[in-house]
Formats: sequence, C-alpha cells, structure tokens
Amino acid sequence: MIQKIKGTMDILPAEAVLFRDIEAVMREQAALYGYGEIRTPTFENTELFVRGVGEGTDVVQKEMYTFVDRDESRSITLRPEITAPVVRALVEHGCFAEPLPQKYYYIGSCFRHEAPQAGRSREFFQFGTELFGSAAPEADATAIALGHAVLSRLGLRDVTLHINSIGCPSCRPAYRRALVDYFLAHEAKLCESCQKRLQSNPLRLLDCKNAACVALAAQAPRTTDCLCAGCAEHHATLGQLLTEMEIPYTRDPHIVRGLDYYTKTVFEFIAEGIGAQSTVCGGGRYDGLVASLGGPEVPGVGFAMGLTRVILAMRQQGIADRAQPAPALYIAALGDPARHKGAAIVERLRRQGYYAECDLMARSLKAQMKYANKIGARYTLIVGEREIETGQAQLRDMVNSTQTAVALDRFTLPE
RNA sequence: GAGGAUGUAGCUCAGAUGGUGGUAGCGUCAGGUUGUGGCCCUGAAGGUCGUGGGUUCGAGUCCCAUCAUUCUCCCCA
Repeated sequence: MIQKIKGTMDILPAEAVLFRDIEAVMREQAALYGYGEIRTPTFENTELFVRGVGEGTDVVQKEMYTFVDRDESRSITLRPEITAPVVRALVEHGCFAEPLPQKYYYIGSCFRHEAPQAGRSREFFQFGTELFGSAAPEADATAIALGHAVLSRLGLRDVTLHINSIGCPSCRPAYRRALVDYFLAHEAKLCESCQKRLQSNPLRLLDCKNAACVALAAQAPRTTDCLCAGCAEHHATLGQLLTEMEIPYTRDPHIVRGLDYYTKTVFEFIAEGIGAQSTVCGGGRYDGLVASLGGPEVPGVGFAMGLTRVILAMRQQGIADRAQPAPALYIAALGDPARHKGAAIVERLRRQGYYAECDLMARSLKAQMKYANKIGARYTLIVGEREIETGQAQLRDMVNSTQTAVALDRFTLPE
C-alpha cells in the first residue's frame, strides 16, 4: 500500500467541514477589515525566498523543498511562507502605483521540511494578511485587531497576545551589540546551542527554553530599552491603540521571530495547552521587504495564522464539533419501478435546493430505514409497488415516528 | 539534524513471568417470518500480530535492524 508522505495530512469530510467553517470566518473578517483575497503560485523561484525570508534563516537554510525544474533552467521552491510571494506579485503587477494603503489576505498551504510534531507538519495551511503603505502604528493595530477578531469569533479562549519591538535598521545594530556584550559576560552558563547563536543570531537567545538561558535572558537588555526615538514612540503608540481598542496584550521582550524581514513591531497570539507549538498566529511589521524585492519603499505589516494550530486549540477547548449535513428526505424504495421513481423525485428536490437521498444499494426496507436513521434523514418517503400503483406513498417523520399518506406526483417536502 | 515513546482487525484496545486453535467493544454487512429506523438479540465478513532477521523445541510476547506514527529539542504558523 502506498502511504501518504510524512508530515502531510488527509482531511476527510468530517474534518473538512471544520476547515471550511474556520476559513469562512477568516474570509468574512478579512472582508470587514477591507482585505481582498490574493492567490499566488504554490512554487516560486528559489531566489524569492532567499532574499525575502533571509539567507541565514533556518527556513531557507534547511527547511525548503527546493528542486531543479525539468528543463534545468532554474531552481524552484515550494513556498515556505506566503508574504514574499504576495510582495512579488504586487511588485510584478505594478500594484503599488495604485492608491495606498492596500490590504490583502490569503489562505493556502505552505511547505517546510521539518520534523513533524503536534502543531507542525511539512505541508501546513496558513491564513495570512498583509497591509501595505502605512508606517503608522494604526496599521500595526489594524493587523493585530484583525487577528484578534478572527480568533475570538472562532470562540477561542485563553489566547494571549504578546507584542514586542525589535527596532529598525538604525537602532537594531546597537541593541544587537548590547545583547552580545551581555551574554558574552555569561557565555559559560549558556546552553550549547545558545553559545552558537551568540554568533549567528543573538536575538534568538531570548527565545531559548533552557532554564539557565531563561534566567539569563530575564536580566538581558531589552529591545525596548534600546530603541531609537522613532521606534520607541511607534511601540508606545501601538500599546495605547490596543488599549483603546480593548485588545488585551502583554509586552514580551522575548518575542523575536525567525524571519529576517521583520522590523519594529512583532507579535504572537499564543494558545496554551496545544503542545510546544503554541503560536497560533504570528506576525509583525516588515518595512524593508517590498524594496528588497525590487519594489518601491513601501512599508507593511501582516501576520500568518496556522489553521491546524487553530483547530488544535479549538479541539482542546471542545469547540471543534461540527454537525455533518443531514438530508431533509430519504426515499426508501422497493423494486425497480419504485427506485426509478425515487431517483426522479430526489433529482427534482435537489434542483429545488434540498438535500435528499434515495437508495442506491437495493437493500431491504428494514436496512434502508436503518440507513435513513443513521444518516439523520428528517423524513423518509416509503415507496413500494403498492405506492407506485396507487400513487400514494407513506411519508415518515423520523423524529416523531409518525406517518402520513402523500401523493407521489408533485411531491413536496413539509414546511 | 538529535533524543524519548509507541506500532495486535476500519476505530479503541485485552493478550501476567515466551507454550495448545490470536480478544472484546464500536463500526460494517445479513438476520430476528409476511414492506418500516433509533433499544435489544443472533450471525458473518474482516488480522502477513508494522516489516526483516535472530534467540528458542516453540515468539504477538525476548534481542537486533528497519519502516511508520507520535512527543520533545531546534525552528516556526
């Protein structure tokens, strides 16, 4: 037997119903905030992600599904995220010549070669939003408010918003230096991987879960202490805005994010109780990204939300149950003439917009009744040879267990 | 990439210290007399005990390998 590939998932109808529900909420909320849908290709030139996400990131260095195209003319990569593709598309179509701000959302699958785990798979689904053109903290607040709105409309509880600022190109280097200096003084106490990160990505030290590192990180200089005047004000204003919008948040100096394009604001919505991968939604500002991909100097803010993590949290909170569609009518038929009649009636009802079923298995009446009950049919129409002759059939109410005679011709559903 | 856990029918699982024909429940299908559901009863189908080696007179049960799943580190949604 050929099995599915590690880290991928089959979504059967019972679960697909939930996915569709959640996606509908996302689409509705996005529309309320003025975001329009954008769809981009599943694969892109590898270079797009190397430049967009950042050459030194784990995503680019060891997680991309990269291959050479059949004609060997180029290197292609299955998208590991969708922000860079969106920017590419907008630059390519000259969209930034249109009035700003511009707001887009997407729902699609991404691919990363990682070790699968609770809340982490190799193909995963993201709902993401991007807002371009505004450098104002109101734009950051808009993005966060949209994420917040989606999560709360889904009914999720115990999701906390963590925000931080990692500064801009003018103040981040100074912070980086301060951080390295601090940790260098305590280098011996750091865990092995953090000692390496000291060179490669010192910001990540703040994120480590090792007890010793956590203790050191608690005393480390904070990004927010080293921000330039502009970044500091931006961050302060964002806090005020969130408060005025009645969106609870905590300032968390440990939120740093692993994609290179982030500047200033970074944030995560964290859901407890779904395992180690608890960030249900993460994002931030990326003021340099558009220009770095060949577009104009246009700032942006956005986030990505992991559908499967949202579902994990919903399941854990017992709000993931969805009813399967049940037919309004099931036609139990005995004999070929009755089955033919039943098929015709069902087809007519379906054209009228009703969900109706009839027997396709040529089973006994008893078996058909059992089946009708199992699929939750509201009514069952019983049609046998007698009914074909008289033109009168039995309509059984499956909830009240009552039956009435009805005319087969021009049969209509009750109510 | 590195650790830990698990792998018996579609699903959830029994199978003490290795020993006569592999459980059970749910689900599926068929019945419980003459054309009728939900409860109950009966029966049937369905398993290379993940796979391959090894130890042994004998392995689902022990050992090794391998694959898969899962959790964690890492990273991120």
